[in-house]
Amino acid sequence: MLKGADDVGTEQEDSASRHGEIMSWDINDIKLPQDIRQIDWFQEWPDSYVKHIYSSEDKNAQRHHSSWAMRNTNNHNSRILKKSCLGVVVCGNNCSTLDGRKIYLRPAICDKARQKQQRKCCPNCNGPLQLLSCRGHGGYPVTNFWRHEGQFIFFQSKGAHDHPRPETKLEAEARRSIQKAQTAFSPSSQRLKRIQEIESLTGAVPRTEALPLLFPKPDTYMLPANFGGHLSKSSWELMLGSCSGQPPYPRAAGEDGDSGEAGPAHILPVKKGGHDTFRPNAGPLGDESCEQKSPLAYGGSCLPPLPFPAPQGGPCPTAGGAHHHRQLSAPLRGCEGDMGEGGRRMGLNCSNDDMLFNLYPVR
DNA sequence: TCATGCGGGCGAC
DNA sequence: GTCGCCCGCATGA
Repeated sequence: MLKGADDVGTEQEDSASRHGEIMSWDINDIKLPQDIRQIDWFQEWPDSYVKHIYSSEDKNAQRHHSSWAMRNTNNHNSRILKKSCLGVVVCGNNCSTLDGRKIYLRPAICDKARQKQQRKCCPNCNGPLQLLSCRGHGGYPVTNFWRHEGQFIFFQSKGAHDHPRPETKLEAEARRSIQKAQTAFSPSSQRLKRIQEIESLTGAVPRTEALPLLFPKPDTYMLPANFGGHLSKSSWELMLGSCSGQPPYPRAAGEDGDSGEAGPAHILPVKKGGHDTFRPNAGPLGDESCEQKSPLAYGGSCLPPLPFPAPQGGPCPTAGGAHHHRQLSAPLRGCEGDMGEGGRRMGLNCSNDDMLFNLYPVR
C-alpha cells in the first residue's frame, strides 16, 4: 500500500459515504444506479478500491484516462472496459538525481513500444531500465473498470498501486516529442538547441540557468506523495552535477518510504535484447536509444529528464501529490482558481512555461 | 509511432 | 465461468 494512501482511502471512503447507498453498486451489477445526485470530478490518480461516477460529458472519463499507465485488458465483456496497470519504469541502477529523486518513467502502453522502451537506457545514469510491474491487486496488476450507463460513466478501481507513480501521459508525450526534435541536432549544439526549443515552445527566453531549470522544481513535481513525499532539497541548483548511478548522498528520509513502497513491486528483468547485465553508462551496441546518450551528451551536466511525475494531464490537469484526490480536473474548474497550495497545481494549459521547464528529453 | 479499443484465443483456477 | 494475459487488427492523433 502506498504511503499516504490511507489518507487517500479515507477521502475516498468519505466520498463514498457522502454518496450513500448509490455507492454500493459494483461495476458488474446488472443494473447500475441512475438516480445520481452527485457526480465526481475526474480522478487522475485513482488508487485503492474506489468507485466514481462521472458525467458522460466528462471528456477524461469518456476517454477512460488515467495518469497511471493502464493498458486495455480483454475481459470479454464489451459493456465493461477493463484496464490493468503496467506499473512504472525505473532505473535498474536505482540511480537518483542530485536532489535524490528517482527515475519514474511511464511505461509505454503499446506492447511493442514498451519492449522498445525497455531497451533504452536510463536518462539519468545511462543504466538499464526496468519495468516495475504493478502487483497491487492480490499479486496482479491493479485493474480499472469503466462502464458507460445512461448519462453517467461508472468507474471502479480494484487494488492499490504498490509502485511509484509514473510520469503522466502528457509528460511522456512531451518528452518524446522533444526527444525526437533533439535527435535531429548534433550533440555539440544540444544545449543551444534546447534553449531554442524552449523559446519556440513557450515563447519565453530562458534564463542562463535554463537548463538546470529543466529539472522539476522540487516543491512542484516530486515523487508521488505516496512514495516519500517531498525530499529535503537543500537547493534547486544542486540538481546539476554528478550523474553517477549512485545517489550523490544518502537519500532523504522520504526516499526510504519510496524505496520501501517500490520494494514490493516486481522488477521485471529486461527482455531479450535489453540489458541483461548491469552496464552503467553503456548502451547496447546498435541500440538507437543509447548510442548518443552518454552522460556527456547532457552538456556535461548530465541533466536527467523528467524523473518524476509532473503536472497532471488532461484538459485541465490536476496536480499529483498528496492532495490529488478531489483536486478535480473537471471542466470549468478553472486552473487559475485552483492555483492555491503555493501554486503547485498547474496544468499544461495553465502554465506551459512551468511545464516545459520541467521537461527534459530522454535520449 | 504510439495510444486506445476490440475481440479471439489460451491457460490457470 | 472467471480471470489474466497474449496476440493481432483497426482507428485516430
